[in-house]
Amino acid sequence: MLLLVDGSSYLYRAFHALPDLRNAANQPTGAIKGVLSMLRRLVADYPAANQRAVIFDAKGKTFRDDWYPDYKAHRPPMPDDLVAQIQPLHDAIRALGWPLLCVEGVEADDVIGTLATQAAARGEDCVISTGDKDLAQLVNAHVTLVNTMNEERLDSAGVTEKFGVPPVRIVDYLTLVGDTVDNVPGVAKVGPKTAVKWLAQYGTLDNIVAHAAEIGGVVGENLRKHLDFLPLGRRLVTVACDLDLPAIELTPAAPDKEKLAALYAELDFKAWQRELQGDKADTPAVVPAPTFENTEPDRAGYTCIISEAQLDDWLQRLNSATLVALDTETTALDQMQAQLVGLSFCIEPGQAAYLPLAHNYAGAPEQLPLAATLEKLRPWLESTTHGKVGQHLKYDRHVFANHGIRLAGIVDDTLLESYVLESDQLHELGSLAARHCGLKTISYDDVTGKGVNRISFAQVDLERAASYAAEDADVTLQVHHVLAPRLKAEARLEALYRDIELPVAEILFRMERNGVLIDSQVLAQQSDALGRRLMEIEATAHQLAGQPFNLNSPKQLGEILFTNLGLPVVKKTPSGTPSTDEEVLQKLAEDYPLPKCLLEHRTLAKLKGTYTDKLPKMVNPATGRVHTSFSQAVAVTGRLASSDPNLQNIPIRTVEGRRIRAAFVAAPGCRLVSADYSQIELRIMAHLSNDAGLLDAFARGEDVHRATAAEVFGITPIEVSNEQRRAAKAINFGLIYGMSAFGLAKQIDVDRTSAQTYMDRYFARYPGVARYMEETRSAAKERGYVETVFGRRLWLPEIRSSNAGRRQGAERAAINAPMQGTAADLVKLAMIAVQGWLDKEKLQSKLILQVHDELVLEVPEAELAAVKAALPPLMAGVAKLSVPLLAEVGVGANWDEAH
DNA sequence: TGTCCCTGCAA
DNA sequence: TATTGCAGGGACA
Repeated sequence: MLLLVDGSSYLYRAFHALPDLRNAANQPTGAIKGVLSMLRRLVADYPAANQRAVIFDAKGKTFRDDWYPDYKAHRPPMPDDLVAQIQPLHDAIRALGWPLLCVEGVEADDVIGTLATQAAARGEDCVISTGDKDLAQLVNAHVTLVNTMNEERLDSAGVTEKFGVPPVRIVDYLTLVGDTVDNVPGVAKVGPKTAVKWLAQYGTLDNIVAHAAEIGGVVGENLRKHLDFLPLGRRLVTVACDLDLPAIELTPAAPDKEKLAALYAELDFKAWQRELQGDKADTPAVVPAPTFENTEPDRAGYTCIISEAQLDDWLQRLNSATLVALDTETTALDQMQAQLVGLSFCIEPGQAAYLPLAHNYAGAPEQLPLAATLEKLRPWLESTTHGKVGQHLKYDRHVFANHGIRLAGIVDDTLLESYVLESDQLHELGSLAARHCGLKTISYDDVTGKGVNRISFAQVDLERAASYAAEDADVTLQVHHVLAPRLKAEARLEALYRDIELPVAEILFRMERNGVLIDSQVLAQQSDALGRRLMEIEATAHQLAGQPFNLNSPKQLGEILFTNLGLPVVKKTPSGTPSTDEEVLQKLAEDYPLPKCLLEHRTLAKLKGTYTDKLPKMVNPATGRVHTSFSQAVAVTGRLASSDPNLQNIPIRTVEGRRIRAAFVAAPGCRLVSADYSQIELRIMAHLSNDAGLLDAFARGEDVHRATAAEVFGITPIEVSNEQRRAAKAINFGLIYGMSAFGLAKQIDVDRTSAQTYMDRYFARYPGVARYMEETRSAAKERGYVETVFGRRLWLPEIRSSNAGRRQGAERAAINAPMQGTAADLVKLAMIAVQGWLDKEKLQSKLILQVHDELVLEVPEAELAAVKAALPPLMAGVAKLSVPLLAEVGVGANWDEAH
């Protein structure tokens, strides 16, 4: 098989389509890289091509210039940056072993035409790789075209489909339409449509000419005016297939590795250099830290899939690939509403495709049909054996689920890889690409705009969308190739990632999908009642203030309280304005009536605005339930976060608040079951510190706050008063947060000396805890990070800060993170254990919420007893610490009752 | 309209 | 001068 490459057409296209890459000497290299990438791609795609050549236009005039002085007259001179790339490109192509042809006096097209015709005459197949549509005239049973830029392949049928006329009529077609690039005029006002119509009606150009007199309208007139030029036009657009070429060696030679190495070094093509040296191209160095500005990815290998043939081709690639990077483009950010606009895939770095399915702007090119194409892809998408990697695939799972597809075979997720490796960094794909691959990517905002001007992805121009989307898949794979080896080198992090985070991601997807039922009517009634009460309070407050003002405005409120009424300023906000927060109002309420009013208003306004008004609006109309979104890579400690809406901060501490919690109800025939770990962070502190007293308290199953109070106040547990227990509880919690005596004093409202005394006594009674705190601080300083029982790591870049405030902040985080983080690990393990059990037992019960130390399930009555009995041992059994874990379970018709 | 500030809900 | 989060309303550019 003969493979002919139209080097000139690709050189131009690569020059204009690719970013302005430069080597260290600031010489342009983008077009070189583009053409070489394409040649590499072709070699891989056509292993059967035992003969091949790259053909370039030679310098100087050709026979067409003699025929027609205006030929290519309007073409601007070749840019200097392009000229500079020609010689090195030729050198590199030859070094790669490709035969390279430049024949003077003719064009590359003519050489290609002649070689293809000769091959066909020998009965040999020939593939012509070009970005130029003119060569469609060469296609026949033996000759096909491929456009490596967009992966389009054209045989005879393909040409007919694309142009509306078969290959043998392409010359006639081009003669009628003309070629503006080469400055060959066609018939005025005749474009593709008219040309195809005429050729369909009259068969050939000659026959059109014969019937020119009978064609009406302006175009008929134009045709008759143009009759004299047509023969010349035809000669100009006809590719010469009968050149008398000298004997040409078309068999590729072995690459000249020394020469290539020198060229790649000169051109700064680092990946190919490494490849030459025997490094595997797909396993980049562990730390590729970019030493200079990030560059754009090489987009020469990106394809836009718009034909069945391309789809089939890519489907075949997907099916034979071991790991494919997958990404979706959608209509919406809301994962439950989002509809597919397109898919992108990447099979190896640089080789990516975008499959547009629903771009619907005016004039959008025809795309493959969404439903049928998804059906075609379904087996691959739902296959567990075809591995996929993606960035935040939980979202894509939702998108596919919205179309009835169960995405499966998820083996890696770059978001989670990054999160496990360095939770304190940004994990958004653009940041990962820059940080780990030195790549500068197109941002979503650049493509769709932002704010009010944001357009739907379905409105994005296909070409732009393809660049963006293919790049996302490409970059995802490249980031994965950097992060995966880094994880692999850290066994504990790898285990955390594979055995905890990846399984949890799937469970979270299912929980989000399940959603939670709320009683909107009950909430509406509460909103009404709250609204009325707020009006009353507002009236009273205005009366007390002597004037109307906005109770929700800290600024106006400050004015009233501190300027008009002259109340004392208790504390200031970080920006220096007098604070009006709860603590301040509480204090002022001791002496003045207005602050009390404000406190009640604040509480009720918060409940109304954030919960009773808002939650009913969040009900998904399709499911009738509220579907939160759990973020798995936000909290630096390993905790989850919930948003849209946040269901991890539903009130519980006040009676009014609990009414809101009571509006979270079970579906008919079900009950809500809540299971939470008892004192989990304190138990972890006992485990980590190995403090004998604390371990003992938990081993005996004592009330740990009471036990602490007894120790601190030097009394027996029975003698502990409520007040003393409350103080001890504050100490216990404060320690988990790295609190100081100052903070404790404020918290339990004693003077600082007393607070210090309590803390001293605490550490005297629990010396293991004191030792642990100090060890944690110094280890953090030493290593720059702290870790959980399961090895989850939190980096603390500010632990050595010269700024005392920042440094102490990092120290507190260092104290807290192992406890909060280990708790997060345990609850994740519990989720995996519980969901695994539900699946194994084939139960209908569903996990619906996770609130840090609590799991909430919706359980059919019939399964109630089994679930209630199973949860505590499942949760307690996820790990063996030096203290027992205890999980408690509650059941109710609503979340409040279940507690 | 976007962003910051202050405030407050949860574990 | 107690950790981790999300989110509302106001103020302002």
